[in-house]
Amino acid sequence: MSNPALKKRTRIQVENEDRIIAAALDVFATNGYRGSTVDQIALAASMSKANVLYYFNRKQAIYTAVLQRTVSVWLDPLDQLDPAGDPIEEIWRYTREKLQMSREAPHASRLFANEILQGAPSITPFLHNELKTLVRNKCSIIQTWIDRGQLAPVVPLNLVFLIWSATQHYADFEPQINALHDGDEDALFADAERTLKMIITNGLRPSVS
Amino acid sequence: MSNPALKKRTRIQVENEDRIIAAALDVFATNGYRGSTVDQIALAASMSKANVLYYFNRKQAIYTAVLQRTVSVWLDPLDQLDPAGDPIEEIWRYTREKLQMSREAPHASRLFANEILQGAPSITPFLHNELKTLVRNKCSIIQTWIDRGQLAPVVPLNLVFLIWSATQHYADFEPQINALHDGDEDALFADAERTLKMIITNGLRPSVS
DNA sequence: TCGTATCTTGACCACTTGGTTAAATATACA
DNA sequence: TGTATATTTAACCAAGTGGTCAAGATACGA
Repeated sequence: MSNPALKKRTRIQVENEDRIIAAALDVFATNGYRGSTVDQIALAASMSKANVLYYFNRKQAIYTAVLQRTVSVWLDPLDQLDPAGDPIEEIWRYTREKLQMSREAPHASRLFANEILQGAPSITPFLHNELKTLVRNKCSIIQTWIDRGQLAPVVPLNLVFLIWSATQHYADFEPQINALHDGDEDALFADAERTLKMIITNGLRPSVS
Repeated sequence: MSNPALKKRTRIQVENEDRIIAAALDVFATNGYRGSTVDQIALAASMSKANVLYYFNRKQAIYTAVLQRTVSVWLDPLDQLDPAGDPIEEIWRYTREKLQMSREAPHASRLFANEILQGAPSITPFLHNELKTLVRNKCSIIQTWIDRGQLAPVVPLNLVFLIWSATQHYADFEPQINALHDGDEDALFADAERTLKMIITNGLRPSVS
């Protein structure tokens, strides 16, 4: 009684599904779910619409697959926050990593932003389960640091929000940022890193008592 | 030779256009441009689709009107940054005001977020003109403060990005925030304010030299 | 009160889009 | 090599959507 879902997958199947998902990430990230058409995805994947729908019966199935795959990548260096490390260093390391991710995977960031903006119709369970558990754990680490006086008395969850927003902003609001920033991308991210580092590391340093 | 655009507008005209724009703000903010239908807007405004299109010939015209009107409200307490005031207080006041706006006008925030995420198709001129000028001016005020040693040496533009992102996040990512936060809205924003205040005011304090 | 200009909407149209189907073609493998 | 299976796509369909139109309803100044 083997699971039919486990039936072995053809070489071509794997290749094409990958191609479709990669194409769909681009398309969904820039147009949102409703703004994207199967035709666009097919075009981006260089195959016919009918063929795309041969691999994923419905548009929604493509979207879910993309989201699924992206989530698993995105699931956050937050994980690696080390309770034994130096608090400010740990948080700064995490922040820098998120900034890096925004730069290297802006599509993924925008995919999420779109999904959440539209009310998180497909990702709510993930938010309430995996993510909530992860965040709760990490917040209690941060709280411990605060209780020990190693960190300014912020509210951990809101600190996490600050880090997420400040870093993802560089992916999600790219057109605005490009309109206002004059230098090249390297300079932009160097400035971002410098500014975030200054504010976060200074901002989190506990006042001497 | 009176401008035909100035032809006086009926009471009903004004009322209905307002109703449509208010309804459209809701609809566009939660569904994005392509995700919204004229029918939805009509329903939200309690009139027929044909009537909506009697006042705004095209869907795009409704969108532009909404964006226009919202921009003019949004155009930012950044304006009021007082070069003569205490730098950290000024910046904190601005931050708090933005946070307040996110709470009170989340639809406006989401409308912009959607527009920028989709590549800012309708708002690019505004970004490059009014907004760029405003931001450039205010950044030079901040730079002056830094040069005088009243503020930690951050990059002004990136500080602005930090403030925008950290505050708008509470409107734009509401479903995620609700999933992760347990208390009520009052508590959430109180925590947000406390955390932002701590990090921004501490983070911007220049180190004694 | 009347007549005109404004307002309102049901019916309709053209086009887009998600999805189906049947038939042709390529692939794998005994 | 032959055949079953997997892949590909042109053609098609139904629903949804932006937008039009003509005809009736309503408001309002003279």
